[in-house]
Amino acid sequence: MLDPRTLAERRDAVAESCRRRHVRADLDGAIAAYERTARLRGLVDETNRVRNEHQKAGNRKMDAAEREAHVAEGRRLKDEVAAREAELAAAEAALRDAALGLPNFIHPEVPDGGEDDARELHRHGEPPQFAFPPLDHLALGEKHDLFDFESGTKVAGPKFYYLKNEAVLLELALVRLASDVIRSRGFTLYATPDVAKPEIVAGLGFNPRGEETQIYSIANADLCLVGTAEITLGGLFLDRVLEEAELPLRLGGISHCFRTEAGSYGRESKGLYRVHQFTKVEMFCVTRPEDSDAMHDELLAIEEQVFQALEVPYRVIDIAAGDLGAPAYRKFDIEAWMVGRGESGGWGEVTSTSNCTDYQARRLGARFRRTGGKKTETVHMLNGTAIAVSRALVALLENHQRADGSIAIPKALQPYCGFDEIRRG
RNA sequence: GGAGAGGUGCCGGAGCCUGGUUGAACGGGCCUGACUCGAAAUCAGGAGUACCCGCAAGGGUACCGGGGGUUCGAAUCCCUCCCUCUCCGCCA
Repeated sequence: MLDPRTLAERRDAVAESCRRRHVRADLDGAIAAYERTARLRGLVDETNRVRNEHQKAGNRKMDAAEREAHVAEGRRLKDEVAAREAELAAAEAALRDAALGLPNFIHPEVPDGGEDDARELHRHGEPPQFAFPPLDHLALGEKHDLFDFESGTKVAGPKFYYLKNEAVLLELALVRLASDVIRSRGFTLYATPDVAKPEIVAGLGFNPRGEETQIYSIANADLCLVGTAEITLGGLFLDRVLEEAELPLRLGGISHCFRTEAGSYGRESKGLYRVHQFTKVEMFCVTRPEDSDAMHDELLAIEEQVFQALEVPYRVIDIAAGDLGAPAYRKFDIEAWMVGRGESGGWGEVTSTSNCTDYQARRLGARFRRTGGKKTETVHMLNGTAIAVSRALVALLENHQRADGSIAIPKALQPYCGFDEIRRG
């Protein structure tokens, strides 16, 4: 959520953000709603002041007639306050709705356009040249008995799966590798709940309900399955005031991630690439406003470090304005080479890191106080993928397959999984 | 799941029976000043959060787990929800 108080003075920037994101929002309605709430707030305060004075005056002996008049006036003031408060509550609700419709600002370097207009920042490694027809991860998985999609569908439904054999150990190894990398970078590790209350989910800018929601709700409890540990890590800061000296905070969260993938049918969705559940190690950072851009670079560098350790070729892209989620000020994705994508291989998203500036933090009430200062300021929040197991697995298997059908395990991963190749028979 | 006890400011802890001058005693911690070469101890002050008005000084409003009710007036009375603790049962 943007700061409603500064909407009017930053009107142009907000309008620009809406235009570039192709978001239709009633900006002037939001500005008007803010002015209306501010006015009504003053009115309620003033009415309360009068009422309080009247109440204080009632604390003394009075004769019957005087008491009766006093009580009558007290009732009248009470009704007046109630009426104005109701008006204020309605105005505040309208303001909240209007404000929630407004997306975050956009970093000046974010490219224009939509999904296909991301700017490629750089590449690492080259797509492998196979001297044999390479298999996609589904075929490799079948060959080596690594997945069971059929049973996943039977037991839990489509887009659920079982990992088997080496794939299970690879999941554990990937989680462990990523955990070690971020721990060495100063992150505090958390294993978080896999569920969260709807208001927390919403506070992070995810829509917990409705047709388009990516979020599963639990039928007999007021809870959602988390789509990412960003939700549970961010929830840690609900209504918190941090000290400047504590910042920046670097948290790493291991969780399962659940996504309905509503509306994604027909998209590239073979095998493990787009599934309803996967395991992820997520990075989450809280910074002073002036530090968030640098932290964003740091998160990207860590993501690259992980994929370099996995010896997977990748490229880094700067997501275009029209493809940015509402909370994101800027977003970098790493896309790894995947031979199974398209006709002859293609880039597939494996990590994503966003600088959400104060957009999530304001809604959560996450603030900090400068050393020696008195006022609180809203912190900045960022998130990034240390490892998303399902997609990393796709990239890993497809890039490291060998002519004899076996799959090599990159050196950095071997100590974690305990084998240096996958080979059957 | 059963029984009981609680949720008050940075912390501890009064107040609730007997509603008003209690934004909240008292103690600890914290900050400022005095004393000191410094420190400790002592003494004197000051510190909540949010929003609104104001250049500022300052002023106003709300908040004693959340929501609702009674009352001219609620931290105090009533209802409801949530949470914590202790004991019992159950279980990985």
